[in-house]
Amino acid sequence: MAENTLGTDTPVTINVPDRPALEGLEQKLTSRWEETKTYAFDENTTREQVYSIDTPPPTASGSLHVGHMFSYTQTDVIARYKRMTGKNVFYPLGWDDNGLPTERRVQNYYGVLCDPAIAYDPDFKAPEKPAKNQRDWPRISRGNFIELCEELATEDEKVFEQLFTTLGLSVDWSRTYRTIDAHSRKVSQLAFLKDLEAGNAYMAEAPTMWDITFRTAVAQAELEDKEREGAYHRISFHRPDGEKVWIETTRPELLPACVALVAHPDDERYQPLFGTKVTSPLFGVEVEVKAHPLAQPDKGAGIAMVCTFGDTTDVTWWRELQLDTRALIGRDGRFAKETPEWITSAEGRERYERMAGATVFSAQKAVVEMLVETGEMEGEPKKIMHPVKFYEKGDKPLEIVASRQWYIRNGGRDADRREKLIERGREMNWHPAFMRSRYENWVEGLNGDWLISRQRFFGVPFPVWYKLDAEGEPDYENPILPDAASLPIDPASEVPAGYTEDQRGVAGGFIADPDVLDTWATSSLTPQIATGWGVDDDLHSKTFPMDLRPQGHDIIRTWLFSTAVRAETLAGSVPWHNTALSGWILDPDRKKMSKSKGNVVVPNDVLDKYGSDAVRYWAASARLGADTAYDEGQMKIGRRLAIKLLNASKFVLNLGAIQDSVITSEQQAQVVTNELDRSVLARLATLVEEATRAFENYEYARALQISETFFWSFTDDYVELIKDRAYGARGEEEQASVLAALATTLDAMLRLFAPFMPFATDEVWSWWRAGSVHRAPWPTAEGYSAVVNGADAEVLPTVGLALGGLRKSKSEAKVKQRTEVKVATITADASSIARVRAGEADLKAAGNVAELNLVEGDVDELTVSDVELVVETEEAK
RNA sequence: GCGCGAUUGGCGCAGCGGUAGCGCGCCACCUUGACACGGUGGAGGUCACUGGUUCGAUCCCAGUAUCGCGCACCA
Repeated sequence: MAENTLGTDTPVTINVPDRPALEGLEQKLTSRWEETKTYAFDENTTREQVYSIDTPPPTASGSLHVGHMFSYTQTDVIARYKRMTGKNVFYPLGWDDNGLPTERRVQNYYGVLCDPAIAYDPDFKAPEKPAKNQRDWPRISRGNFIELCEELATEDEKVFEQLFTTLGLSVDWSRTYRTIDAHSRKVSQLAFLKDLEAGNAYMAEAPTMWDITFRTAVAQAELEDKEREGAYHRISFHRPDGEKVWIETTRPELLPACVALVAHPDDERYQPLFGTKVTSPLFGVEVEVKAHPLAQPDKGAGIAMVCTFGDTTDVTWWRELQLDTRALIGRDGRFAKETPEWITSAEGRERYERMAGATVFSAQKAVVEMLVETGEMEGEPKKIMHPVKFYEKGDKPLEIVASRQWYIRNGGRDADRREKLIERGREMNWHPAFMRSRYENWVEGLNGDWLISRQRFFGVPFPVWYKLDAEGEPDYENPILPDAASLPIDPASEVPAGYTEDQRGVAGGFIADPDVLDTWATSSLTPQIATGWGVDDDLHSKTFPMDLRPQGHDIIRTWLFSTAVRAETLAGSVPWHNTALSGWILDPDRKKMSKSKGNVVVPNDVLDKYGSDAVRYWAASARLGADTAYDEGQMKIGRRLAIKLLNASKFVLNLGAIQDSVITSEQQAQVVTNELDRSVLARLATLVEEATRAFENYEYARALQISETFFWSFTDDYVELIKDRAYGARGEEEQASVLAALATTLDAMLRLFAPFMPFATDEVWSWWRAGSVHRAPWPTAEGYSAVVNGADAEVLPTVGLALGGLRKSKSEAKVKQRTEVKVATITADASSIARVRAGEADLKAAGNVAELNLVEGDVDELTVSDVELVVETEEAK
């Protein structure tokens, strides 16, 4: 197209308010956008036209945070840009209401407990008020619990949606999902069944990281190290000849669970012992001394006690050395009540009874007391600080418990898949690029497959039953699976084909898998959920793999990685082509802002105070991946810019700068003849080119910054220079030239700023254009090619420099800027003088200069000198 | 231990081989007919440090320091 990128709308009635203001724009425009479906996705489309966004589903039960405004705005800016470049933007939003936070919130809000064993009650009504005592809370079925969750989430979501629309997110609100709704459950279960069928999901009995508070297994990605005080206890094992073997341990309570001692194969101190047996202190259990390269000679005594299971290294040794299993800590975090059969001596059994049923803490106390009694511990325990593994939401150290769990192959035990996933990571464009190394670090450090089963009640249940044999034992090898068409199902209340409800739990009958899928196992499917995988093949094929995944860098190892895993197993592709990592909001002390620190700012207050465009300006000023201090100062600047945009637009439009928006660059070239005017358009063309390039690289902050810089020079210099001419002081042709340049520039500025400040720009747009700026095309440099051809972009800044010199003289003389200059001299090199000459008439008008001497000289800088001011004296007045 | 990022005027940040930029704050001035929710001008930095490459380094390379983050280890 040879047009000037001004869109295809004919001018509408000019209607510029006398006193434009930001106040009220949010409400006015959001309802207009909703009425006209400005941001609706058009299903009648091709894949090439679509730009699809895998928006992070916020935890609806969580609190609103300025961080939400920050990262969601950054995505929205990109979405708006893409829409203006002609993309059919697929921009849905989900709500994450699947998982522990929602479970706890629903429990406490209604005063109910979920019990999957209970049948669904269609007449259930939640208690009006939660009973005071948790023991009195009614137990309800999973189905009823999910309904309550949806009910409550609906309320929570309204608050979020209100915030997000006020903020101006151009989300297609007709396309929302919840991670616990029937559609998401269906996709989640279907994906699980597909993964199971393809061998990507499997069940295994294995040592598992276990949170004793939540009574559930947790995955590697949910672990967090915390520094905790511990103590080395120096304890002696006994050789057959009576010699002592000293070991050091931080967990003496695990002595009865000891299965071996391990030292490094090259450690000469212990080489003679390898293969021999020693007996444990207190309990007199025989264990073998083994060699393994993971044992560190310089750590502790150089020889370690292996227990089932004290830490992950124990698990490695246990597996690789094929040691016995003598697990004692149960799912409640207590030692087994029964004295284990491997402790045979009467003394040993007696001693175990002193710790049977005890918590880890009490058991340790008991063991230490006994060791002191028997003299098998040397000296006092040596206190140390050491990292201990915690569930990220838990406050007690994790234990390792053997249990039957579901896993998904994620490369943790499979080098080929690991390689494949790293390769997929390299197929994605990371913004910023360096974030990819975090992904690779994580993938390379995986130490096992992804544990997806959770021993919770609320969540997406595994769509699996097991046959019970004649003894009532479940057959885990041959699970009964539902038909895909029946999904979603709840196996706890639904019956597999060919069975009846009265066979549940009965020998020869069946049982349901009791577990639910980890919340990440569903969240990892947001691209599939959002694009209608398995439900709407047409939509899916036009939107997947998605174009963009925005998210925080703190959940690369969880959300980003798990999504990559599922796309690989289910589609054999990347889930998206671009991933944009937002930074964190830091408080002014440069700590991550969080609720617990009590430094949280309420988003709605901020929006009220500064306006949405201003808040967006703050968010969009930060690059992707950059942690950013919460700074209301930046919002003030954004507000100032938005107001300036309104006022400058009002001025330009009131001058009559309102050319037809379908005028071509060629036609414009006929009109815009003044060199200063051509100069500003030449600069505009460069700006458009650079801003577009920045956006294409996801550097929206740069696009904003250069647009802003241009805009201020436009208002401060150009607009000031041309006022006289624009009023017609130098004839119609000169006036026509400047008015066309003004209209063109204003039109472009509105488009350039539209992604950042959707309210102010669309408001101005409505004063003189039809439709919404958000559906107007993004400007292109080609749109200005003819009018800019041969123009000298340096005229404006050079004349601006001269104007600055005149202003400085007046400022230093402490007189009004309007003060008349009788005469002034401008000295500069030949080309600069030529440029000043091109704008001389405007310069004289703007500086109120009667006579200007332009002097060519061999100088580096343009200078303004010999300024003679006409100073009004009191008498003259 | 491995890896990533940051270090630029009081503060917040750009920039990136060719004589240091922006905004806030500060100082002085100006109610000029788009805007006082404004305008004009000004002061303020040996670009963390040490080497190297180069005609030339804030920018490239190597190393050091400090801060932040990720991963791993964790007897």
